[in-house]
Amino acid sequence: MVKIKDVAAEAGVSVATVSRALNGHSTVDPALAARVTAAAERLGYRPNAIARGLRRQKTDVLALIISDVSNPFYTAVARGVEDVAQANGYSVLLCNADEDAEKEARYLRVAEVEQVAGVILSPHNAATDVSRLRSSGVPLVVVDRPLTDPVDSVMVRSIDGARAATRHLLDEGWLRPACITGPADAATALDRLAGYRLGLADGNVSREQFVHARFSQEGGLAATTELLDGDDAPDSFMVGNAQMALGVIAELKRRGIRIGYDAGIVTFDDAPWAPYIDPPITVVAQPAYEIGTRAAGLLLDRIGGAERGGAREVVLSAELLVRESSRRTASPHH
Amino acid sequence: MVKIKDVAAEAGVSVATVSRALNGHSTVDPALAARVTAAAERLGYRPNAIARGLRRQKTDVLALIISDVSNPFYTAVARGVEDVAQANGYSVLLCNADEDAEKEARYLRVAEVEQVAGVILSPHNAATDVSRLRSSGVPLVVVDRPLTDPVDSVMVRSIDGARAATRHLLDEGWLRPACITGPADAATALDRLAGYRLGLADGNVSREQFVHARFSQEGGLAATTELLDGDDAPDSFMVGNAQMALGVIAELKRRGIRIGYDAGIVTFDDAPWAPYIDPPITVVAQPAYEIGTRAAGLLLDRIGGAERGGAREVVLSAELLVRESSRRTASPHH
DNA sequence: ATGAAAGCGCTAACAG
DNA sequence: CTGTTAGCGCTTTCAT
Repeated sequence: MVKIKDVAAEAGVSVATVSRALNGHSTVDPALAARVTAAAERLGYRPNAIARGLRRQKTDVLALIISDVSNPFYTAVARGVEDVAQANGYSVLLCNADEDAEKEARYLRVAEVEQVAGVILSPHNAATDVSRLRSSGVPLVVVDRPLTDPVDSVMVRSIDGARAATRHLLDEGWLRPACITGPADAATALDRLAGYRLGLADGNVSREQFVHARFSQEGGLAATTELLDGDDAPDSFMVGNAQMALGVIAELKRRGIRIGYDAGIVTFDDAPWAPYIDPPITVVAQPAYEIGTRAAGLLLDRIGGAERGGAREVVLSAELLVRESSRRTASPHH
Repeated sequence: MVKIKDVAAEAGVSVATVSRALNGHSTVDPALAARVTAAAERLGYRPNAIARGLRRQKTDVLALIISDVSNPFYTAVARGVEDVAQANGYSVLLCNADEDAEKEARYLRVAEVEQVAGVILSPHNAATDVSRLRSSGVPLVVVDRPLTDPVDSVMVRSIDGARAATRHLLDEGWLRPACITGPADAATALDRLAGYRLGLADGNVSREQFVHARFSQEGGLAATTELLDGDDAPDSFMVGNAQMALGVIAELKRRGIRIGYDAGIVTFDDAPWAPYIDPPITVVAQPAYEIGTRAAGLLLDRIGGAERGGAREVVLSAELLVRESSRRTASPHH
């Protein structure tokens, strides 16, 4: 390994000068700086990020801990984070907590011991313990799901989205919409349920019906089965996320229930496949990429030393994208 | 920050003993070890991974550089890597090269300067430069796509999969299968094309037709348009990956061409949505999760000091999963 | 079995 | 503007 000392020898200067030159500390004679750069180049020198991190007590990496890598929503968030991090000279360590509180805790610990410059987290639930991280002074911003602790966050107005989606179902003439949402301890799941209720109220319908399930295909499928096998089967569904929706669709198709004709569906998240399903799926699209860029912005800001002021919260809007799956007037597709 | 020195003071021993005790270096008196553990616990001590990394000249993190986070194939690989890494005490830094040679180079550099214990890479193309990494002695294993340099790898027999898929199309009675594959500089794209040709030969058909496109929805869509607008339009498609397939499907639907009736489709990768599209999509499923676990295994092995022997290569098989989209006998779905 | 002490490669005072 | 030097927190000889 070629180290700063070697470069110093090669360039005929001191290690301090090499460090300064390589870090662009203006106070270096241009001629010397050039000599140093050349020497470093010649030797194939690469600064040792570990040593630098130890000395500076911080690294140039951000940790992004997401709930589920296979959820397109989160990968879109990740893209947003990555793009702005990259642009500001940070790398991002992407961690997949996998909707598992234990894995999440482990990554939080890793973030702490690796002395990352900051972390962006979509908490498993509001009770996620970030106290250690905070007491270590690591800047944190949460996305998608809130924490009980006050902390910078970027959220989306899920409630409004769910409400609009439910109202839309009613407007299309569906009479018995049900809500399939996430686990009862997930704030987003609760928000979506709350929005569903509001939408029902808007349409003056008092019949409500919902089930909590895991945010996965299997969860959506099981919920659908449960609902359809009950004695007051719904005629339409407001679904909590795209993966669940896949399960709902699977079960509906299995039973020969024609979407957009016999049953209506609206789901959260505009997954890449949503427009190509037959019929195309109506969705509540969340601005995932922007969530990422905004979160990274907030974080960089804190890292840059914005101590003053309490927790900042940015709230983005979701948008209802009407396609065919929610139409009652759609011609049958099977 | 509470450091090892504080723990030493608290426990009334030397820092060396604390270090040894905390790292389980057997040569410590059990009683003392217990006292140290208790003290560390009481103080809320967390080892500083940076300092340890500097001293030991390596960290406990693995870098996994994938071509595209939004491709379900790679996220499945990531899961596999993560599971075995985790089980062995390593964290994994997931990096998204985004099919961009420059981003890939940047992450390779990051992996080097951060002194990761090893890297798993799906190279953008065979020319990807890993010489620096290798000369730094960082263990490397490549997945999915080969490198010209000899290096540990885990690949899948794409050719056989593509061949079987093409033959299957022919067997179903399709007469003019086309191949939509990835960029001409991607080995996987070439393999899939080669397999397609072999499949054609198996069926004694000489007419071949293929187009290279980006491994994305847009790529698939553009390729389909080009093919369909040509004067010898194909009646079926062997598609290079799931994201492209989404584009193909979109374009077919837009034109009112009924899949499984007017046209056949087989695509690489069993994306979660593939069975739920109407009609369900026939796929060549790659053992993505296993690719990840095997790659991590190879890597851990090297990290553990398996210097001897040249590059090891594990080759896995892909499996044709026949569903409806490739059937010619399927009843129309629209 | 335990402690003292020497660094790992780098940056940031502090001098000059 | 440049050089000398003291650590960052930890692991690991080398003594004891």
